[in-house]
Amino acid sequence: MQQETGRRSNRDRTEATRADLIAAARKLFTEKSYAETGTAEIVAAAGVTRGALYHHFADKQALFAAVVEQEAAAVAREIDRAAPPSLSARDAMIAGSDAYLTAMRTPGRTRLLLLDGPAVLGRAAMDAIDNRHGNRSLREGLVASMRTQSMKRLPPEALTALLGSAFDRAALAIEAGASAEDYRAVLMALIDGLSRA
Amino acid sequence: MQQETGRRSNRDRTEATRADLIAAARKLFTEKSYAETGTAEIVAAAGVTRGALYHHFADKQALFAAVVEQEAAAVAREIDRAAPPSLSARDAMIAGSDAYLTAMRTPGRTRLLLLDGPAVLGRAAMDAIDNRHGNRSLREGLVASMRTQSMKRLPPEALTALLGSAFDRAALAIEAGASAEDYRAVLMALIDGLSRA
DNA sequence: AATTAACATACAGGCTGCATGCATGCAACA
DNA sequence: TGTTGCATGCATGCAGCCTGTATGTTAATT
Repeated sequence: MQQETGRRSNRDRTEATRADLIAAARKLFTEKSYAETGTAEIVAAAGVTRGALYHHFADKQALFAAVVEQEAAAVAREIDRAAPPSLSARDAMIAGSDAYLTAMRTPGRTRLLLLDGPAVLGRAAMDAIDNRHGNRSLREGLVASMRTQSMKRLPPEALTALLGSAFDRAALAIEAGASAEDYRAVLMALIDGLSRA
Repeated sequence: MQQETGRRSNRDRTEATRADLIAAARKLFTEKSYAETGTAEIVAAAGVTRGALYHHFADKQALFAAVVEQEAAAVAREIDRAAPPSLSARDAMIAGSDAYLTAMRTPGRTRLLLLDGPAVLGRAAMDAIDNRHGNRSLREGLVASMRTQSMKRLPPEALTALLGSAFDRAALAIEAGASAEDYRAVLMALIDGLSRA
């Protein structure tokens, strides 16, 4: 028989420690900011030492990247769940839009994905993350709409980036207390304006 | 007769020192980033000591705010110059759009105004700066267009913020090497889509 | 049994903000 | 107009924090 506490496989230990660190970091990075959060606080909240942090992550920035990646994946999952392929192109766009705005109301997400993310990791790294998770569904929806001739033909890359940034900005404004209806109305007007009437 | 070097009025000294500090900070904050630039480098480049910096600015962040404010004002001036009130609402919008994209090609501006600015000063503070300088002309142009019935009626606040963020994103993409024509085409399509055809 | 992984601890360097000290401009008054 | 007292502009030194790394130790893996 083996003791309860010790005697875990190395893989389990690694997985658990990494998860604890990411969870503690997410909490602190969102309560304050990346710059205002020290590694000492993070490891204290996670119940480990700074040695463990620097064993699993190259530096504080790499830990932050892991937090951002996880958060982007979570947002993308919520969107995919709300806008399944069974919907029409137009319905999927609307459902996905609302799902995105709802997902971004989860506290801390705007700071992680829209403020600190680009500044700490750089716009290029954030683009890579976005293309792996967030913007992917938006881009597919736009391409589908253009294919069915229901939307003007435009460069998909640019269209995705610009509409995506408008959604991001709406999420920020709504979190800051602006009228969600107003911003939703403008977003829909922008999308409708692209349709071939 | 008074010596060349010394014997300056206090006001002149203050003005000169502040300008030197802001110029040196601008250069370093854009070559690297806010976080990677130390106050020691800044004062060395400005030819003063850290004491002078902390005499004129509350902290490093306040110096950064001064740099950002100056840069936002410069961008706004370039736009106002390119889109005078003599132009029609639609022409002013197009001229102003191009002027903005051109202005943002000045090296370092995207980093100051779009990446580090929001992260370091916060979105609320950046909104305040934007409304004093950048977004003002855009908002006026949009309201004018709506008044002449040439554009759909939409909440001006939200419309300005969302179109503005699309412009910001276009500036970032173009600087990163994307096709300026593609992004310009999408921006114009978004604006055209809002017109009452 | 030997090696490697997963940590803990201690240390070095850098960086920010403040407190103190000094010199110069300035203003009021004789 | 000269001088006397105060405020302003700035330099220097110090204290505290924070990151990243090097070293040591225990437990798992082979």
